[in-house]
Amino acid sequence: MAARTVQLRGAAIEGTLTASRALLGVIARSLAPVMDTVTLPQFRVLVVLSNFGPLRMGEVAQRLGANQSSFSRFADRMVAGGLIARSASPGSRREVIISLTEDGARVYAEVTDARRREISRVLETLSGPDLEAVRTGFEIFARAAGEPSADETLILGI
Amino acid sequence: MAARTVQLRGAAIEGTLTASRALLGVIARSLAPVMDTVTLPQFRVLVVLSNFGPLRMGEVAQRLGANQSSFSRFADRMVAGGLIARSASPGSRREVIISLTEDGARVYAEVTDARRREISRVLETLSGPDLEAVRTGFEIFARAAGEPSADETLILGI
DNA sequence: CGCAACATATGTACTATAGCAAGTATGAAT
DNA sequence: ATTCATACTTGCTATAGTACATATGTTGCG
Repeated sequence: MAARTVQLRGAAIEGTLTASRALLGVIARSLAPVMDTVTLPQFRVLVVLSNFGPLRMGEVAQRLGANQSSFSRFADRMVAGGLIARSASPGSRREVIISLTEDGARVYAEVTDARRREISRVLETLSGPDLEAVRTGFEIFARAAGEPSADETLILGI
Repeated sequence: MAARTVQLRGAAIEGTLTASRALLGVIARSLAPVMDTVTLPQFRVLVVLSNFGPLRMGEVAQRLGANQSSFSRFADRMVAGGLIARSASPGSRREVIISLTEDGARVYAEVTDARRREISRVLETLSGPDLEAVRTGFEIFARAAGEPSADETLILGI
């Protein structure tokens, strides 16, 4: 490999690390306001239900890597908090479906909206060419990195 | 503002959101292996001590936004886990300094190294011009976003 | 010295998370 | 129909995190 490319790669890695810190700041700021309403593990459930729609208890437990019995009581708390609702499954009477309540959906939306707003606020300061550079760079990186699996992002609860 | 710039901004926001998800995947993957050794709150302490060096108990408690008395027992657990060590302050006998043990430093390094490796692995797949585009875009974004405050990134424990 | 301010630790208590074992109700299979 | 598997809940237990009030030791100051 050419020496120039190696150098470039080093600079790109450092730049990516710096940007990753900046993006973490964005994510953290968007998450902070709801952290007194939900815990991070609870937010994970909101993420799952937002992405996949209503699911069986066991299904969610599995996605979170949690014990079913643990999750049952975990769900109790979220139901008590008004974030999710249990309902009977139309298919089988032994299945219990959980879904977001309006409040739960609102909490999730609050975070994603805040994230979009935060990013927008940052990009607002940029000129046209800089904007274009950011868009291009991020798109290339995202394509190369690929979408993280649901399991992966859930590690952090986001 | 020109219509073209508005459009550009929208595309840049979406690109940034996608990249932020990709980066979250990177971060989550790098964090996962140590999550059976330390909890996320405990990892926050490792981050603080790595960034600032040995600190007084109260200093760390404050940075984490924790009650001093809570933090005392929290520290007990981390000492028991061999991640940090208490030591007498040279300046004052009522102060207690905590610092990373070798194990604690290793856990932190494991995560940051993994992060660097992950990013490097992604960038490896890119051609010279793409690399350059990524570096430029990320640098511009990072400069515009600014370094997140320590408090902010600690929300997520990172 | 004596007392206030400070730094940390302890007593106590509560919530969240989490797992194992056992129980209950339902569905499926022979 | 009886038996086995599935889906969920509950009893019990343990640990982590957190806070408030209080105790202990230390420092600085009048």
